[in-house]
Amino acid sequence: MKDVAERVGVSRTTVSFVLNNIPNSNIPDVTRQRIIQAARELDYAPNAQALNLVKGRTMMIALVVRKTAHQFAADAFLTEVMEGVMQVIEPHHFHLMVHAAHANDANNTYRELIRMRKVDGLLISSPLVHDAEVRQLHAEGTPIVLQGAADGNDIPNVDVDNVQGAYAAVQHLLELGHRRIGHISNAPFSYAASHDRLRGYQQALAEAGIAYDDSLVGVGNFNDDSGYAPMMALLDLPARPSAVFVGSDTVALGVLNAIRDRRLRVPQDISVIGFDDILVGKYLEPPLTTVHLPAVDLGRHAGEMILKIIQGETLDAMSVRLPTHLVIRRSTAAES
Amino acid sequence: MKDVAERVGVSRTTVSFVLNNIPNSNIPDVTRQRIIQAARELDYAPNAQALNLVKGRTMMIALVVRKTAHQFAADAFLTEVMEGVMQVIEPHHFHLMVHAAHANDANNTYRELIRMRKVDGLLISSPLVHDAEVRQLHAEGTPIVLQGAADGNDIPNVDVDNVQGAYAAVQHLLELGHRRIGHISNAPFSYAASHDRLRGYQQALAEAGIAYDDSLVGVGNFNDDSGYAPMMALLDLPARPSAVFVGSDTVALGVLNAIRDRRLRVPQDISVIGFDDILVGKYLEPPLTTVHLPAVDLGRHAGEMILKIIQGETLDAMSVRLPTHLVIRRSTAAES
DNA sequence: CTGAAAGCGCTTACAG
DNA sequence: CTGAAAGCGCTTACAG
Repeated sequence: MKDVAERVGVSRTTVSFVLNNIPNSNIPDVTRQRIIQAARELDYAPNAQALNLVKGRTMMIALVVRKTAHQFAADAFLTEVMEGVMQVIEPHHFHLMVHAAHANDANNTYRELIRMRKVDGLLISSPLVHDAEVRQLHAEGTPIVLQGAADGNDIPNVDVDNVQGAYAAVQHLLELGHRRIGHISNAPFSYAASHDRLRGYQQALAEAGIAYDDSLVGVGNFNDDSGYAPMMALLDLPARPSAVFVGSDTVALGVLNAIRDRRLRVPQDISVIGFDDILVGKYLEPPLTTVHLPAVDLGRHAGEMILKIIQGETLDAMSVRLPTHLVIRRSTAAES
Repeated sequence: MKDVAERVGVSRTTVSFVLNNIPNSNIPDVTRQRIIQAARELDYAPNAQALNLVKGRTMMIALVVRKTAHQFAADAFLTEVMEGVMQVIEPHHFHLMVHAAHANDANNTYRELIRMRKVDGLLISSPLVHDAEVRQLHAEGTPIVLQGAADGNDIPNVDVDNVQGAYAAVQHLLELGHRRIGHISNAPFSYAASHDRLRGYQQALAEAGIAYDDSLVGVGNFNDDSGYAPMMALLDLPARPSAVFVGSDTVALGVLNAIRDRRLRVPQDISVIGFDDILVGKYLEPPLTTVHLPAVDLGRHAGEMILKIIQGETLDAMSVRLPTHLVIRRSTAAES
């Protein structure tokens, strides 16, 4: 910038004014043109770090993913969420940082991101139901949006309507005549999504007048293998369920394996419905019935919200719930 | 920092010295302790933007992904690569920015990242075989590592050994007795990986004394649907192949669909081998034989290389090729 | 219309 | 042993 000022023979102030198009700066068109010309010739680009320092912002938003390395790598939707976030923030000249804060992260590495002013805001993926650290950060005024709901709605959050999605899944099973319906969660119930999907399951059963039975519920843990053991447990029950609602398609993979290993057929012997609608669901045999999760939209909404918060605008709603819809394929059938 | 200096009654210089543990600064332990104490009490954290400005670096590395939004979202390995990169850069206090530079991106948005000093280096994913822009950036001294090889090895790059992987896949088919072997690429041949996998295919055929036949080769385009049409074309041939090597498991999904729609059986009527070893491969029916791609390792190596380049160290090798290995499942069988 | 000056929050020779 | 001062590359009142 000093270079272009010298080249044109004006002060850096003037250069700053024309390059930033400051209104009311009353710079004659000739000077203006000469400056623009010189900037082009010198291939001038403003130094973002200097700008950030003076403006007191970073133009960065962190997507913090609270999972173990393995879970992180296996997350089929992360790229979709990222894509959605980028679609909305990049036009506003914000960039996306990805940060893996592993669940047992005692050092609160994402708090450092804020303290050291490396980012302007936090998008937190898959928060636990109760998360003191996040709550604290929010109380301190940190721009935060939760992707995946926490309990309570005092922190801005966006998620699919997990209760409703699970409800619809179980409803589908009920309509097919199933009465004995198992559930295997996508993750421990300390995770908000798992918690809510369980509630949807319970709600549908309750409305159908079916008593909730603890022994019909198993706990998955994000990855494909984690569905195997809990499904085996269900199959070992004296009266095994005729259908099972699995809280994640990925976990359903292990569930299907367990069923196959027991030489049972889907859907003839047991109906299976998943959640998420991963890409390959339709290529499974049989193609998996599931609940579609609009991941790109989730990212887009989260991006819009964090942008508003950072820019000091007020949010239309603290809590955004995106609709899911049932994708009926061939892993579910009428109870026989 | 000013606050802690005032609180202790020393200059900011002194504070800076002790907080940064500058050697030979000869600060008495008492002062040192008082400063550390004050910093803790005031919850002091250095402002990264100011640091960056004075140090002339950003502590950010961009992963630029050159794909369309849809391809980006469907990339099963991106999270694994990211995980690997983060594993190695975060201990060095670098962070990962993700940037989607869509293939038709005329504005060279990733060049801006460097010009404006938003990042210290670029990790470029899936580069085209010839990429003038990347070449230019490298010539200008920008730290760059290609993940997915470009032609020539003058730009640091890390990739799996695509030629070897494809060769092994086709070799497997040849050993099963197949002579008429088709190939459907993972992407247009302007992409380095596709180009190399084609070469491995050709090489294996050549060594087996089988003439290369253009009509047996189709072009995929990253996503699952893209395998369908080219496979249909192969099946419509007067003499259809008895086996097909597909350059990507995701593309193989469409290929399998085409085969199913023609009422042919895998592997009895036609053997299929993929590439990548996506999570769900083993859950397909039949489980997909494929070539395993060590994605986390890829990210780890790329991270190590870019770190060295940024820190001015010399690279052990300009070009790193990670081994793949065959994962034999049940989609391939002896030619009948 | 345009520039000198202060300031953003740090580091780092240099001087004492 | 410690501090005053310059500097990183910008912006922005303020003065003329």
